[in-house]
Amino acid sequence: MGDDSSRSAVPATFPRIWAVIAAIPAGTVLSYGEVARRAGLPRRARLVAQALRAVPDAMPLPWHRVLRSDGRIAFPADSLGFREQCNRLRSEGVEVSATGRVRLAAAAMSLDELLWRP
DNA sequence: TCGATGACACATT
DNA sequence: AAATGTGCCATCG
Repeated sequence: MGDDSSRSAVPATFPRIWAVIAAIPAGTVLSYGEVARRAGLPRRARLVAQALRAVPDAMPLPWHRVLRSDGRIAFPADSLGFREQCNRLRSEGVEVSATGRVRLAAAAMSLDELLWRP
């Protein structure tokens, strides 16, 4: 019956990936690999990338908190997406180098600071 | 079915 | 820090 599998064609893994990304606290960042791992999809970082491309515009997702494993923004430095991600991260207090590099440890630490003090 | 592609990861150099 | 090569996996023509 209602076989809509030929119409929407949204992989079952996407919603899980989106949920993980939505759960990333402001001011912190995660790598594609980490997101995949937390979504129960180890070694599928590239699938995370595809899931991000497929995010409906109506869905507000903190996509800017997802970086490469080396702490770099995945977009080319001259692209619009790069600048947008840069701005969003800095708005949350994350330090981003001119080349788009972020210290993952430092970003994770910013949350610790909040919890560290009483 | 096969080959090319991609908002990646990892090891080496 | 940056460049290169290899591995992975779903999607597409």
